[in-house]
Amino acid sequence: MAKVTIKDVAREAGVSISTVSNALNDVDVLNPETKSHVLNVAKRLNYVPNLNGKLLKSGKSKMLGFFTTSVSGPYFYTLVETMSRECDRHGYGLNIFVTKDKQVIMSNILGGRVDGVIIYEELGIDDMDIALIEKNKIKSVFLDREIQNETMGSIIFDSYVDAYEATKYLISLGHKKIAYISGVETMFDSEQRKAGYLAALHDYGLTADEGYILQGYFEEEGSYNAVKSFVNIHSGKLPDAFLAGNDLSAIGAMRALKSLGYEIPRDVSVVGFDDIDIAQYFSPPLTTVRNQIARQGMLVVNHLIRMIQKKEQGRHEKLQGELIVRNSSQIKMVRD
Amino acid sequence: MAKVTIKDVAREAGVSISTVSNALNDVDVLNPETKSHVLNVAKRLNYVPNLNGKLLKSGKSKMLGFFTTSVSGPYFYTLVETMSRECDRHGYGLNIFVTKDKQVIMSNILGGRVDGVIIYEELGIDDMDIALIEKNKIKSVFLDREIQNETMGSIIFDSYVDAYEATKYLISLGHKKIAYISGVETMFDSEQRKAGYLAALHDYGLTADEGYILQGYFEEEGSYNAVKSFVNIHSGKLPDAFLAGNDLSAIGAMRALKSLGYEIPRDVSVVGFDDIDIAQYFSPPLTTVRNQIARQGMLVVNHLIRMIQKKEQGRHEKLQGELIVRNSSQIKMVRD
DNA sequence: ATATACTATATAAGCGCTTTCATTTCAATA
DNA sequence: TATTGAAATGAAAGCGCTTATATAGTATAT
Repeated sequence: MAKVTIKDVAREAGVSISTVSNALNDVDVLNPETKSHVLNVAKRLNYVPNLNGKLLKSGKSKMLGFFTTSVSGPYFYTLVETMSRECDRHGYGLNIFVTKDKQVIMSNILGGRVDGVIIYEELGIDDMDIALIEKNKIKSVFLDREIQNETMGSIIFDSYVDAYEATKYLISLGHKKIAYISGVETMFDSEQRKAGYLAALHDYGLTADEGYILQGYFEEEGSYNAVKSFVNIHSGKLPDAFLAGNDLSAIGAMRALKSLGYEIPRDVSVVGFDDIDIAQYFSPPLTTVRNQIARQGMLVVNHLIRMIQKKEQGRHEKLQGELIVRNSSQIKMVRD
Repeated sequence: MAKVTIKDVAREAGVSISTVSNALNDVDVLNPETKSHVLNVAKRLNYVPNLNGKLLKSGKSKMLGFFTTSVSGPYFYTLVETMSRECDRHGYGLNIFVTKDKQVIMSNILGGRVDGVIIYEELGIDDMDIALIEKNKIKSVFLDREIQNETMGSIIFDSYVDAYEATKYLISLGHKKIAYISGVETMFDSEQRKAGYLAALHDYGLTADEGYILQGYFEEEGSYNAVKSFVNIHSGKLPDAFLAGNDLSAIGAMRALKSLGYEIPRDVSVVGFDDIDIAQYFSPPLTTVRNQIARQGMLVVNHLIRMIQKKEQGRHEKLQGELIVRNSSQIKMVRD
């Protein structure tokens, strides 16, 4: 049995294809009887419209595209869940494209398969691509960079301020020697957090020591190794606190410290970023900065849909994080 | 500036649109000079083919669709990563549709937007839908159910055997009273694991006690509560071991046990399923069954692409898990 | 010189759908 | 009775592309 098209339905129902189309799309010009008859026939034949034909003509897919190189990591959990729920709520579908192939990305963004695009792409998409997206009038919102552009939007985290606040918190506990465990330099968030950390140190009159910035690659293992070798190099002399660029790093750091016989937070405070699931169940439960991921997901979809439907222009929002104080940090103990 | 189409390129290059099409699609009939000239013009105009037009005509999208209600949870990490890498390798794109809306799902499966579909859908898609997918000759592979059907494939985990083996392992350590922490009854894996657990008990002459099956909802918190109230009901009398339906449950169980003052594995063994990231870093590191998720992702894509390209028929594969023995389980201590 | 076979390119049909506009029907009004 | 207009439906164009077929131009064989 071949695929049933609108023609088949028309023939079977004894009407023209435009009547079928009108019936299916709820265009209110038909005799109610005709309409329900057509709908019955369509159902009986198990007719499902071909989306390509539909889209080619109408240009409206009721689909949002999310372009990303990965959906791994705790961040995407919440983000994708919220976005898809929010899409559902507005009668849109969410279409995720996971690839690093810029060809594929651009061809799907510009190829007219979706009504609007959400882009999370640390690498790859450059200014020329962005110009091209803009020129094609594709509605778009970015999740990982600020766009200085009226036709596109961005909803990002204020990692700089968050790190500033977290550092300030550690300082307020009396810590003076604070180390930062960073990711790689191409990571926007890692760099923003480092900058915020440095700014806070500076503002509160503490000296920033280059040697206190460790390279943990935002991974458990990487951070574990970094901390171990740090302690080694400094012959056992610990900083007062570690500010880890993300929770995985914090967890790796704590594992290293525990394995070296230190107790947290008695001997050293540790603060992470992200508040991943496991953070609260860890021992000790981790003090960390929680991003408003769900809010980001909600906002990005709402914003994009408004841009599509109401021709609203691109807005740029920065979401503040919230410091969740648990047991991996405490007031500096004065030892004698 | 309006969207540039194949016509614009043709006009600008002074050739017909079929020549443009042939140049772009690398059809080897053109004079190399003509071809490169056309390609240059296309590039200069920033031409990107409209995928709907292309697809409508050709019927080939070089895209695979993955339909799921969620991408949350550690399982999807690996699965999606592997699938997308594997797609890339074969020149296909991966298109994830996250929704619970059956209308959306079916219309995208049957609407001709993708060349083949991968379906993970615990609920929603019923036998009628499956029949419809089959009738439309859509190539499909299922990840969460067995299909008894030659035109469709399935790559699933052998949860039954895995649980059987894990239970056998616990029995071999001398444990006799073994509790199972289950998810809800609609979860295929949870039920399969329960069945395997019960079968092993039976085969080794142990009695299965209805009261030893706890309801943890496959979540940390749920399992924590279930274990707490279990211990409460049994007035402190612990089983020899807990077999948790997944790692989150195992972690919740361990938290409950620790909070009640028990030590693991001295007082009770705990075994989980899935080997999530954190399992190895937990304290104590968790004994668990590792599924071949990456292998599943690889197989499903390869299989689907072979079905599409080589008209291969649907295969049905069951993937065996691997028991990873860590420190949350040990030989039964005989107390006096 | 004519027929034949290639080679390179253009023409045109049509994929499945929406949508504009024309047509038909029929009741209401002048 | 003729005119008008509203309501319901159909005809047809065309979205952007691929592809089968036609055509023209050139080289080779007879």
